[in-house]
Amino acid sequence: MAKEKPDLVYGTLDMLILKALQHEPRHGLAIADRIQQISKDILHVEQGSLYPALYRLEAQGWITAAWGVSDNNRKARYYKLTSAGRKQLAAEQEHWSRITKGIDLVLAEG
Amino acid sequence: MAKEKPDLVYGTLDMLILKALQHEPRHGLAIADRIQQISKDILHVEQGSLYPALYRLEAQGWITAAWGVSDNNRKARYYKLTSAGRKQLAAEQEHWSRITKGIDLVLAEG
DNA sequence: CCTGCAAGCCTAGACAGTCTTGGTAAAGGA
DNA sequence: TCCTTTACCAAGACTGTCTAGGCTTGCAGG
Repeated sequence: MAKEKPDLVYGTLDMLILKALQHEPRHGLAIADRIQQISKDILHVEQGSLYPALYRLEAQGWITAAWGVSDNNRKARYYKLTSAGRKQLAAEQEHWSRITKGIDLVLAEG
Repeated sequence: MAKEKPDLVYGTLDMLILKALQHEPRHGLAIADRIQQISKDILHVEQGSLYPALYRLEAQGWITAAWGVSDNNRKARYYKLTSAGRKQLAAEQEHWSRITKGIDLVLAEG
């Protein structure tokens, strides 16, 4: 389980969270779990990164939060994508694909 | 020329610089210019990011520096990749492709 | 010759996002 | 009753980028 490098690319967490909420509302830890699972354990979201990100997104109006009860019968805060959040997600994906294209050009060495 | 988002992905600059030095030594501004050109103007490296990054890389032993004279007949500091730098570049590319694979998995939404 | 501009290097401080480390509360099983 | 797990939360350190400045020097224009 050696980890020499970060589990995340700085600046992508917001996008990943929005994406994880695309189909259905989830609570905090479930979002982190989902990102980890879908990425086949490549990505890992620390709680200390997760919650600040959620507040950020909520403050921007991209997600809304409501208390509910988790599958394990614990109280949990469920986050839901707003329509502004969907727009934001689209914009971030666009930006991501643009920048990675630039990086790949350099790495392919023209 | 609207720029709402960063010109760089946080944490990739070191890799890009190493890559730009892969074939031949270059001086600072030439490195930034090359990254910008090869990426077709998608990426842009600010000087305030560039020089700190160069010192970092030099301190790690991944590049070495020597004063020389540029094409424009100005004194300039030429940076050269060391063999440790080549290893580092390979490692960073490996890490980059791994993480982007993870992100792409999430974005493709499994 | 003098002036101005561009090339090239450099630094300090602000800032943003992540990570580390700590904590709380409550459900459920032993 | 106690322990573990789930779930949320906060403070501070840290790292890397950006903003905004500044310095020197070669060369072109007048």
